[in-house]
Amino acid sequence: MVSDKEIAELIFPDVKETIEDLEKRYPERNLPLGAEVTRFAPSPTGFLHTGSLFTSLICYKVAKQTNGIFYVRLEDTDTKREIEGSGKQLLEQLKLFDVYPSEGYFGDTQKGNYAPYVQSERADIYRICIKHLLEIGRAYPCFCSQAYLDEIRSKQEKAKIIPGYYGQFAKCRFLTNDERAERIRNGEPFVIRFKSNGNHLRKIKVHDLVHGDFEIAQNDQDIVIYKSDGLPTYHFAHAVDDHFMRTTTVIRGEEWISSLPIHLELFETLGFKAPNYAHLPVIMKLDENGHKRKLSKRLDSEAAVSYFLKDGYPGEALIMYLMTIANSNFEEWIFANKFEHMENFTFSFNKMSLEGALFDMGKLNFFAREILSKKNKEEILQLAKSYSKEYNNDLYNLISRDEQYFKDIMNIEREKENPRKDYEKFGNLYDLISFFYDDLFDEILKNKLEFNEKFDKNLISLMLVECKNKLDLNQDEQGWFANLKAIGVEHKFAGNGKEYKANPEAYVGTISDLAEMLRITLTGKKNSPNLYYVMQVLGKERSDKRMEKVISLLK
RNA sequence: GGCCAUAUGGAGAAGCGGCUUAACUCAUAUCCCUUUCACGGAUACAUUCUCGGGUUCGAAUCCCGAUAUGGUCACCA
Repeated sequence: MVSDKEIAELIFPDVKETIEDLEKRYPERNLPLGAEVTRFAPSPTGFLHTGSLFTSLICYKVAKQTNGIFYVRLEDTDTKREIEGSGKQLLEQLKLFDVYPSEGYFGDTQKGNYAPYVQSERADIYRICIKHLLEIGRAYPCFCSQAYLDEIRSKQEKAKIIPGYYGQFAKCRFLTNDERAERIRNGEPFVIRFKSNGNHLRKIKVHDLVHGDFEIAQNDQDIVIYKSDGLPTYHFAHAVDDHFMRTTTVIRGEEWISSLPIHLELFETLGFKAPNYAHLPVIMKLDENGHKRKLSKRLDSEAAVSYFLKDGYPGEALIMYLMTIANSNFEEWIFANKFEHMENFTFSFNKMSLEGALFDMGKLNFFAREILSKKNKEEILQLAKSYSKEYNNDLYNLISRDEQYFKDIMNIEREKENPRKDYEKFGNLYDLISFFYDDLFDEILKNKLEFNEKFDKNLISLMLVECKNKLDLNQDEQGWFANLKAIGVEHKFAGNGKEYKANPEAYVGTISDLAEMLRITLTGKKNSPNLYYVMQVLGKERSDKRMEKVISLLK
């Protein structure tokens, strides 16, 4: 009779260490009372997902506000789906949002006493734990083929019973150790399954930091814990890693709730204390049919954090927006704090909504405008430079022509109590400010200018000549406007809308009409920032040239 | 389909048995300010909290049932 121990030895002859050795190697952390250890555990399968940023943000906050540790662990056990270099990129993007770990995997390096933080480098650890499970008879090798697995699945589906590898369907569970040993010696391929003692008719009580208490059926599936490629599955790696990395609170997406019974049983039979769990609601989006669905990286551009980076949103804006989803009281808080020092906000799990929020681009834009409006011209310059250098060459070259000029443009009505909120991102900045540059303005002039058709060309020309000759830029705004008004009145423009309405026959138009002529002439657009300041930035010479040019075009 | 979770306006939500003719924020609309836009200011926008029953003097809030939505059922995480 072959014993469990002998099976374990047969499968892992080279594994000499025990779980006790691991306990010594990775001792409990020496942290102050109440300090939480959280972790972000991404797979290197692509770009940083908006939902992952959300999870990381919360992990980061929880660790930070309890003087704990936030670390990153790379879950690269699915070698088929792995995308080269994406692990490193994930970390780079986290950094851009200031949601950065203090321990673990950093892309190029790893730092911390619980290393390695990359699962593919932890094979020896998993093997020790699995050997232990084999020894105590709570794991067994499974030789079932994919074909058999498919077959029982379809049978189960037909019979409308719970699908999976459990009970009578768990064929290899009933093999004798003698049979196991023989098949292993014969070189048959196998995986290792966890031998569950659960009964799915019985329920266990679980506690979740965001959902509170609820009941859920026990696990009775003999899940695979060790794949044929020698790497563990998520469930097993989760139990082992979060135990030996001494995670106190596992923060992850809600989609994991249903595998919680598996995890709890794993922790228990390994003799580990289970961590606290917080299952976060998932960020959703409305699809074409009006159904909610999880933000999908494949379908929704806003699902990838890189989308916001490419579009030039300030990182703070996304973080702020995500925080409003995380904690309903955050909005009130950030308004009270004038959009400053959001790092001082205290996050709490019980202020978290239980339903997945619909991603709201409009609200993101709102936060982005608020944030950019509060930056000074120097900060705007730096932000615009670092963005454009990476993503927008045309803008970068434009800024580089004359940084002072760029700052003057961006500073229009900025340094005041209620600054303009024209910009939410840098992605469309080029188009918004190109008219300030002569060569680009000439491009605009190639299109027909949209002057109001009720004024004939001669009148427009005349008014432009008048403005050119009589407008004095060396006055303050009030003086300048009085100046403009006087020119208008002289040529039968009403000084304001009321006068015009009272007696429309007496006037050719209003002062607004005059301002519009000037605005279109100088900017090519019907809308622009305050005309006085636009002219200040352009300067007299440039303004005069533009007027001359348009006058000649009108002939 | 089983199991789990969730359910307040266009969106995020507050509310936790009477203080609610349901707070606040975004969006939208209108008005005021005004040289356009943006800003700023004001107003409007759920007679009602998915639905149906019940408990109660009184329910968005408690109980029961239904419905809807989301998640999950892999050698993926």
